[in-house]
Amino acid sequence: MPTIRDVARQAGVGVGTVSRYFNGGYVSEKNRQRILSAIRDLDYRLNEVARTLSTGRSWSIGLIIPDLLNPFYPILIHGVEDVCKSVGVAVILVHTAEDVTSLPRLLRSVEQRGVDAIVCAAGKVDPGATAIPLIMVDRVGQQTSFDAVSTDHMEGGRLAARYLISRGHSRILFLSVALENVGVELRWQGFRDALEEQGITPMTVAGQRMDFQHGYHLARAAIRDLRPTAVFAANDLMALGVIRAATESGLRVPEDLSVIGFDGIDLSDYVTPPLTTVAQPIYELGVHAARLALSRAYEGNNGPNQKLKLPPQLIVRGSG
Amino acid sequence: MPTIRDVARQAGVGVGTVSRYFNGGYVSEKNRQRILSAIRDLDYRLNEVARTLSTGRSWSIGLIIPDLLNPFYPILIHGVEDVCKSVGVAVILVHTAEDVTSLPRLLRSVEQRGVDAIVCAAGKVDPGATAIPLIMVDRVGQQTSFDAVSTDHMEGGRLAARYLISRGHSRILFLSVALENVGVELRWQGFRDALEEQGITPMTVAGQRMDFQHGYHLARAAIRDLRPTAVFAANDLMALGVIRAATESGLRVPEDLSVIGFDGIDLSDYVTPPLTTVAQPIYELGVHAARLALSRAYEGNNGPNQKLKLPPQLIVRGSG
DNA sequence: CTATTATGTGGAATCGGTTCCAAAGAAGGT
DNA sequence: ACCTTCTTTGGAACCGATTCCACATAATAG
Repeated sequence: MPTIRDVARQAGVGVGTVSRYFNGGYVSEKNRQRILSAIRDLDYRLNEVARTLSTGRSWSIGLIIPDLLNPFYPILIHGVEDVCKSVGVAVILVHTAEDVTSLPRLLRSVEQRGVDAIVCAAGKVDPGATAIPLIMVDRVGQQTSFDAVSTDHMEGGRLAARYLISRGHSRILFLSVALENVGVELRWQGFRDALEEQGITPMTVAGQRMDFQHGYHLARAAIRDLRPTAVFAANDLMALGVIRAATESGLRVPEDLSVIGFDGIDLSDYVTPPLTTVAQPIYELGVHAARLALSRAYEGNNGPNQKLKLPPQLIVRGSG
Repeated sequence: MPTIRDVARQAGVGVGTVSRYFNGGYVSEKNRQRILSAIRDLDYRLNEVARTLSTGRSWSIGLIIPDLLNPFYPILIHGVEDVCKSVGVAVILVHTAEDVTSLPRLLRSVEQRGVDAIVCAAGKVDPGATAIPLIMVDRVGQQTSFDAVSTDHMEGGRLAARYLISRGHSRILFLSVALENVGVELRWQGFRDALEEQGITPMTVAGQRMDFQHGYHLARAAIRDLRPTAVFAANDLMALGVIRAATESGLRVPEDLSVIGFDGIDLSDYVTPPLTTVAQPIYELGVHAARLALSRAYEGNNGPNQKLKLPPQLIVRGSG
């Protein structure tokens, strides 16, 4: 691999001149040409690792994702990527596979690898976990020590509750998860409060994960034991499991059982009946988180921590 | 940020000794203790960027993915990640969003950032595109210049064909894509050949992308114009679109129209009716590609290029 | 008791960039 | 002719690690 010194020698100029050629600065037209052809001759490429070491900037940010198998996250990633791509910043994706214990280690490791900021969608983090800007997205608690971008989960819960009330339901079940998940807790709070205002006390059961299988098994048991007329699932994946369980139990959706999900992943529109759901502005979540990260990392923005809360939207389709 | 020299000073030893502390080498027990407490005092962390520059190894590999929104890829990613995580190698994910023109640029850029090998699932690449090991996965053509891991797509096509024949179909439609996609071409080849052996000539239509929407619109038109009794879609996402189109056209699946997909993503089991599909060993594809990458990058493996072809499997569910 | 080997150490040189500084030529103003 | 200012240049020093070399001491063998 040729180095910048090889290029300088080949072009008959100093290394400083070659560096200025790349980074902007005074270079005469004559030398510009000679450097260009030296680069061609040697098939030279800048070593970004050395550049990062030398400048302290890598023009890349880290993105921590808890669960790739939930289509929610690929959309979020898309939002982050589009923003970063437009300004030439690379996104380094790190996947925790929902393993909370590894999170501090992962944060450190990605920071050590030289990213300029981190966007974390994987949940709670200790204040001061990193020395570089850290933006929390989606799973955002009360912590004031970070920038945070999230959907208004509580409002989302209310939306779901009001809708089910308007359809005359009163035996209502919330399908939850036993893991610590701020978003789900807030949804539940908004949902429950809105129902109780109308004198309805919702039932609830919780599983270990928020996927199809857990939704399915939880719903199977609950349909048998609790006989709800409506189910609000903590996310779309679980709601899909509920539909399957209902169908297998001989219930028609939505005639015998209304099912409503949360997230608004594409997938929820692909099934029969298509899923009624409280949609998060997933892509926008990513966009705003990325913008914040870039402004913290590159625009010297060090104002007070920002909290963005985006509104959810009820999408009525066939299932509820 | 403290450096290794700060640690050395604080501990009263030379930098060489601190480096040996981290990398293994002779360090006396006494100095080990002093270095450890110096690290604690200073909250020191190794700078991986400097280490990479100095050693020429980053203990990370790049993974190029064409489309995150297709659940196929998150599973593949999972396979790669699990293998890499088990040996402490980081995976740097890069997303092309199906933009073939940017591929050469992206490959260069990720190589410049110092990864030790690249696994590419995004399709055709020029020989000699990189100076580091490059493993192609999934979309693998005839090129002999790279290691390659893929499903036996042609056999998958045959599997689909034989199944549809065994169910007595003869008006059979293949839903394809107009983009260059080796996997799809091979599926089609196997499918068509197996049908023609039985004197059946399949019909085919192609769209611009392999997603739900294109599957849906293509199928809507084809159902009206071509009146097939069975559809083999180039992937599961498109097959889901076909089911929707069939339902909306008043056709029952599978009674009036058999639908069969390709890939075997989880999602295909979540819909009603669950999708009959030719499943790829997606996770294993990732595992084998990652193993190859690691062995090329770190075990000095520079034998001849390896071609792995894994068998697909027909999964009969409700739709076909 | 000496030769050999294993253990342990500090620091200079290196990886491949950027940046700063001193110096010099060209252009423009008076 | 002289003083500024702008443009242009080469190269040393630096970013923060690793690695190698020269050297010192302890342990073991003959």
